[in-house]
Amino acid sequence: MARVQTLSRNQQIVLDIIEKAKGPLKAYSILFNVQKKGINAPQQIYRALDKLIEMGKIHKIESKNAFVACRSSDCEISKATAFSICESCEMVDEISDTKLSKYLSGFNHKKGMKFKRFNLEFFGICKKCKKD
Amino acid sequence: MARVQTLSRNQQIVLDIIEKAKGPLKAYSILFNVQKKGINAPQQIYRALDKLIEMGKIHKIESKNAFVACRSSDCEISKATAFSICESCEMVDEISDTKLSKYLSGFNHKKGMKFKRFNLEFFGICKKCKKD
DNA sequence: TAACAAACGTTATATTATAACACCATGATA
DNA sequence: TATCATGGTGTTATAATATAACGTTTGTTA
Ligand SMILES: [Zn+2]
Ligand SMILES: [Zn+2]
Ligand SMILES: [Zn+2]
Ligand SMILES: [Zn+2]
Repeated sequence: MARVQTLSRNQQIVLDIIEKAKGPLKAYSILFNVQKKGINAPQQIYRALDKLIEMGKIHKIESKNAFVACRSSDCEISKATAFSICESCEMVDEISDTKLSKYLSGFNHKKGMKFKRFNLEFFGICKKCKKD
Repeated sequence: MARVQTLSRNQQIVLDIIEKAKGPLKAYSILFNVQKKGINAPQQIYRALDKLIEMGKIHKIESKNAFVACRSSDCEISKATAFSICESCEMVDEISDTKLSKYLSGFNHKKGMKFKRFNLEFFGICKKCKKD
């Protein structure tokens, strides 16, 4: 039985900030934003981030060293993540496409390696930026 | 007409090291390995890495902040990269699968964004590590 | 040769992430 | 109850990754 995860104080603070943000947040920008709440050190941020990632509440955008809240439900606790990233405005959007997800989850390496997890990052210019 | 790219001295040194390596190399480990050749500063490494990436000679493994030589020819100058990564021994293998590449290159975001580039990283335990 | 671009070398600094240690609360267990 | 393991916290220090800024040199092209 999957028991409900309860968040610690710091985890909740960090998650709140990431969820409220319009785009990906960097660890140190999170830190600066929570100093008023008594969090003073990078360790406290990184510890919360690690746990939140484990829980699938947030994802790390590897190409940007930044973190976004999970808006999807089929990333299956971060085993299968895909994002679209605008190279102009830095917007990140979690892609939740069942076909894509199935295709990649079923993909097997020719050399016999069985995959447990993947992360896919697409880059381009978003609609909004194209207009400008 | 695509003219043949000729590498500068530093670019060649850095590429040689990456090509000879069995696995992904980190920027600072490259630096330590070329100090005998008169390269002393991170800038020199990062500049070479940037150019080599532009030329498609190497790729960055984003989840590891490490660099590998391109062993493929259909990654189309790093517009479409896919890797399999062993979470145990850190081995990285560039996946060159025409179907996968076509599927992802043709993938279009529901929200109308047109992708120019993608990077896909698969994680698992490689055959060799499974035996142990 | 003059002009330009690209690469170089160097110093300094910014950014991202982890190590290590002590403390406290909770809940299991002997 | 005592003790122990677990997980979270706070803190200081430091490691690892990456870029800014400056002037110089080299190679190409007009
Ligand atoms: Zn998600
Ligand atoms: Zn945009
Ligand atoms: Zn390649
Ligand atoms: Zn392995």
